[in-house]
Amino acid sequence: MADLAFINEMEAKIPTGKVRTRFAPSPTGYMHVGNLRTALYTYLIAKHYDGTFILRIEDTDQGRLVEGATDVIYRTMAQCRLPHDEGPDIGGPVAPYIQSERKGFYIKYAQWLVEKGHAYYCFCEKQESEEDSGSFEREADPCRSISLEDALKLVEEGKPYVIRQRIPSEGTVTFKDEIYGEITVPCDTLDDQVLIKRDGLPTYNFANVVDDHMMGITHVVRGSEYLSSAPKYNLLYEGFGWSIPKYVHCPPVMRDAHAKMSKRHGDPSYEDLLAQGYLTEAIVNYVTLLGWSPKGENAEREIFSLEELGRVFELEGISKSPAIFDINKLTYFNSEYIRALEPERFAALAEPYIRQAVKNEAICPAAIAALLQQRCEKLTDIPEKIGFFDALPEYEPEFYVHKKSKTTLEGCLETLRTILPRFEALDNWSDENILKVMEDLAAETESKNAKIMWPVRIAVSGSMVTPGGAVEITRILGKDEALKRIEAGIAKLEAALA
RNA sequence: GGCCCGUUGGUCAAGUGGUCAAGACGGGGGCCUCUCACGCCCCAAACGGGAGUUCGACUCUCCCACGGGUCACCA
Repeated sequence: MADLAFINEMEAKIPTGKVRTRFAPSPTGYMHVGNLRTALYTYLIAKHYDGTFILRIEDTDQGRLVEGATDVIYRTMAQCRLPHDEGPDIGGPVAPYIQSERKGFYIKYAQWLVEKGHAYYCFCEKQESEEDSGSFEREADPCRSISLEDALKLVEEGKPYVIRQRIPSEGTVTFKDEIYGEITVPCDTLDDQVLIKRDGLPTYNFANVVDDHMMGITHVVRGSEYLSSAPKYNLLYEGFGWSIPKYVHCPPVMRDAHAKMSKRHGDPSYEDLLAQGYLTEAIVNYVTLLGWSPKGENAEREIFSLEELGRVFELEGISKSPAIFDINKLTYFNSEYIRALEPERFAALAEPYIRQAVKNEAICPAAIAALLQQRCEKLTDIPEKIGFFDALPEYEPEFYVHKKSKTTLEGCLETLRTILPRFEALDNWSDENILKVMEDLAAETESKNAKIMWPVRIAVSGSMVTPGGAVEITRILGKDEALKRIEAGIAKLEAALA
């Protein structure tokens, strides 16, 4: 007999009134981009309706437990600033929030459903996989017609069983999805899916329905791979006599036109992206826009903070078709976010990367960071840009010849020889003073600044392309080092002209 | 194979019967400039195909093609 007392007690606990959404990952130890996006949408829907966001861990798969996997989930949610209002770590009115701790619940609900006639005990042998048989033929399970009394007797005798959903053999089910609309399927294409497995544990589909109901979830957000099992959910809800939540099925995030992003294919997870120099805010912003777009006055905007997204996010903007993840566009978002950072914040983030390339303690990382902030798309492209600060690279005298700046070997030699003593004479090694020396020389020789700055920058950096110009580099290097490099430049030019 | 879903430039996308079919990334060109970057300007680039409905279809209907999902005692 079903434990109605328990069920009534649980029903009484279900919160009502507010929107409640839940992110329900299974702990695989890996937060892929599609998962992150689902978490985001789930969170944003809750925020948009001023609702409650719940974290539930779906760990019913004994075979797939991964050490430390739940930590990845907690960490990612925290880093992305998607705080949950209820969850395993903080509890809540419908605890527990870990499926393995809810084990005992499902069988009670399944028994109740059996009594209501929408499920039945099945004693058949486990069916060997009949995949690739080409055609799916539903045949009536003989256990379907065993009377409840007889079935209960067999159960009592200890005969192994599963509990299956009893799907009507005729008619259709119409299922409504918030983004795909109404979907009608014939019942005879649906099979009597297993609800409770031989080991007494629920299947994913059953646990989901029961948990979502018990937790008062109003919007079920999940991947579109579950769309085709959704009609069976309707039948389950109807069988229980429960009201059906809104379903929001999201199309997948693809790696290319044919495959979803996946660990298998080596596609980056959230943590991989961080390691590649991407900022959480940029990832969150980009991923949200991958499969969703704002309407109305915001239709042409792309940069949104998480707070703004909470206000602006609408279900209607979610796309029906899959979206291909474009690392290029993420990179664009990242550079936007990097440039918008407070300079101190950027300096702090950049410092470890700067120190990878510049070991010289005399050089201030923050000074280099200031040059870099407007010039890097990812934190990881910092080291390669600034090696010349650490040591003057080998370079060809030809670097001094630049058509646009109208420089020649002879001219550059002359410039460097003239400017060296003037730099030596400088007391205060500041941008303004360094610039003034060069501008004065340009004025005296009636040439453009470029003609003076080019050779100085080359001498001081040994590089054709540098972040920042002659002035900043000269200053950051410090007077001694800068003068040494200019002397080396003079020597190089003399040798080349000899 | 059955069932379900999808299909606007290379990518993300707006569009909801009448538009020269937005915008962004990427690409190309230019300007600015002490290199690079930033910024600004310009250019190329799309409605999968076929029938309908309509005075008029990217928008509605049907068929086809292609892509994806699902058909587990996995989630």
